[in-house]
Amino acid sequence: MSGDHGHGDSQVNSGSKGSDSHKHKDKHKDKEHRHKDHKKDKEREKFKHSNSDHKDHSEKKHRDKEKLKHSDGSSDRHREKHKEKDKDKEKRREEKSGYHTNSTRSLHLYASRSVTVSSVIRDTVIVNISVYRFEYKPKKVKTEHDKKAKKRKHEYEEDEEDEPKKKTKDKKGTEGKKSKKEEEEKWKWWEEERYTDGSKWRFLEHKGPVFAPPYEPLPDKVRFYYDGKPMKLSAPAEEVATFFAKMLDHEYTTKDIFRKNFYKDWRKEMTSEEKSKITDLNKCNFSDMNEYFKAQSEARKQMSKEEKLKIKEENERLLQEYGFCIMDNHKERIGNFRIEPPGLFRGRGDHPKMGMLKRRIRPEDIIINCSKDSKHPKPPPGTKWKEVRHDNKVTWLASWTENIQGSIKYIMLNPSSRIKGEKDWQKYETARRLKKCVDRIRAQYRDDWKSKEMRIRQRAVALYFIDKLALRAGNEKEEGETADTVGCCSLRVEHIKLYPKLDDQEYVVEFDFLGKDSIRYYNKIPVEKRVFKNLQLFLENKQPEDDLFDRLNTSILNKHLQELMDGLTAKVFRTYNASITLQQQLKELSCSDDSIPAKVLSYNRANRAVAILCNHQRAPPKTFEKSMQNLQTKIDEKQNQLSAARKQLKAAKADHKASHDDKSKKAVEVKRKAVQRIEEQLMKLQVQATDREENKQIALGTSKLNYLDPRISVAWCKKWAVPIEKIYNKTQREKFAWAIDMAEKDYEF
DNA sequence: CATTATACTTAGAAAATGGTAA
DNA sequence: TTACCATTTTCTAAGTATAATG
Repeated sequence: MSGDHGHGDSQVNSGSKGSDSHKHKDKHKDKEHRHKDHKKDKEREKFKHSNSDHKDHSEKKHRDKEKLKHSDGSSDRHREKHKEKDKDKEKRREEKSGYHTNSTRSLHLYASRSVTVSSVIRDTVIVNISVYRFEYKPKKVKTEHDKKAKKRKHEYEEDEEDEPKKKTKDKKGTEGKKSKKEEEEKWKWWEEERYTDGSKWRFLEHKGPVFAPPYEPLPDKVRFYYDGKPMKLSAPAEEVATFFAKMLDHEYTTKDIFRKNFYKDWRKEMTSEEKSKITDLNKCNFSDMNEYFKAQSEARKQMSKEEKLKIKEENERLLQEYGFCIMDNHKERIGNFRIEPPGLFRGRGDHPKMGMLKRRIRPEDIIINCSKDSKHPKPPPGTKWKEVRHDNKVTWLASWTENIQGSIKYIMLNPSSRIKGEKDWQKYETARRLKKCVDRIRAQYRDDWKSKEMRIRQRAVALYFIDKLALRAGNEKEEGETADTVGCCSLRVEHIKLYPKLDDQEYVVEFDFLGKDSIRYYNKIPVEKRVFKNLQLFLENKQPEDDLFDRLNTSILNKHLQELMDGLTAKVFRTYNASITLQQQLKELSCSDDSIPAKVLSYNRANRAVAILCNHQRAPPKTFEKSMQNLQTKIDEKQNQLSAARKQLKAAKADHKASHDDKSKKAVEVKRKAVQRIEEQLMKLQVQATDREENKQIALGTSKLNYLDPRISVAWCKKWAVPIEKIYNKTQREKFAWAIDMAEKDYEF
């Protein structure tokens, strides 16, 4: 079966779909209405036929019942109770041993497993570049966290040769030394016991967050003009005006909603005189302010080295003082120790609240979390914390409530910390457990497509989409509070189109909706007949703005999944399918004869396959075209160099033929080497160009960081003798230290 | 049951950094 | 040295999941 992933057509950040959100105003009402219609009709929901045959007439009967349901009675949605009552929320301890058992599996197992992620990249043409091959001497893979890392300076240097850019000698030197020194203190939390009582820590001490610097009024020469006349603003009004002025070049400031929201909140900061004077945003001229800020940032760039160094040192000091905490005897890096500064809210997509004022956070807004027996952080002089609590069932150090959505923001640890790492590891172990039972689960949902209960069919079809297409769960969202985006369970009728026949394919479903971050998901995919028929059924008597799965939500789905496997939720499918795809693609694409750059390209292509599956898109970089051109220029130059070098080689050979002396022989060798070197360089450039072109609209980072079991990558690096640095940068190596330390070359996901 | 609150993961854009070519 | 550019880091919005509440 092959489907068209169709991402070629897809549009990044398309806001076009959100524009009809007004249509959904009555959605909830409608839904409720529908519930009621269903209530007394539970029996009718059952199908008489067992449905082993799927003849049209049986579908027809079903439709008739549905019609009945839509016209009377009341709701039974969500009524079916899960009889199996809450199995104990026992923590899953067995996971810890997971990798030990698996790491002993041999390579042939790796090769014989058949993966059934049907949807995955069937048609993303991934061709290994076998053209580029040349000699490669196996080297020891380096890992900073390896015990032996200390002795490895020499190898380090060898490895660096692969990367044309990193040739500076002292960089190598310092990096080598640094990793030696730090490595001695590296704590292998993954070799320790975990808490089993639900507590996250025993001891927690930190210095509290760093607040945004206070507002500095503009110099008098920087003017704000209203209706063409200069006007001095009060400090609070001026501050908010600067937020807008700083964004003048951004498209946001041209959007009606943004301007409206900004203006409304700005007025709240104005004095009564200002309020009465300023009555129209269109008469406000911020361009002088805007230019001032541009000049400022220009000046910052032009600062002398010393000044820059001073700033850097100050930042370093702040980091040292506030950027770490002590958690259970270990110093751990904090992720975001700076409180978000005030500004204008930048929602993504068609966000109804864009432009609203994000207010300044004060100590009085902050809840501190730390252990009782720690030195509590001091609030800035003359201020107080909102609260100091000691809750070791949570991982955050500080929190505050944000004023746009009223949600809570947290200060938490860096991904390299034990507390994040353990959780990450556990996530992949859950996904690996899914691997063991995914066949069973798939069989079950296929079976459920035939269920006599509507809710079961919907659940089964939704799960099929989540599994096959790696869709997100799709929680309900409050209308009007956020951009209109959906996931699987919240898909609406308007988001899919059914084609009984399309070109030469049957039963094609076209998806077109905005997902998380208002990234468009567009895909045309053939599905099984039974799925198709079910979808037709779900669409009966519905308006475009009605829910496709009106008897399903994420809570119902996840409760069901929990019964199928401990710890199973919708998002586990994404993790599982992403990781298994990487593993499978790596196996398919890797070629031992390839050079390191070619291998890395293969890795990136496997990574890309996953990113496409998960629909991780990015706006093509503004400078993309130019940067491709630059690269092409380099390639052309290199080609010229090559032909020149070849000519020289030829000449040298001729010379040698004539003279047959030692000197000319040497010259030939020298030229031959030169040609070889240039060929390699050219190859590298070409690989780079290919990689970049393929990556134009695809973001690899998200999947690499959040979906791919790092042990797969580490194992691959070991197996093919690719230095881990080619795959993970420093930050990523810190985050995945546990995987780098524990995974061997035969690790299997 | 439905709704709301809470905690934590996942996400792309923008800013900062730092190496390299001019 | 500077300007440019790719890569890395930071930022914080936007999801998921589930517990608490009514």
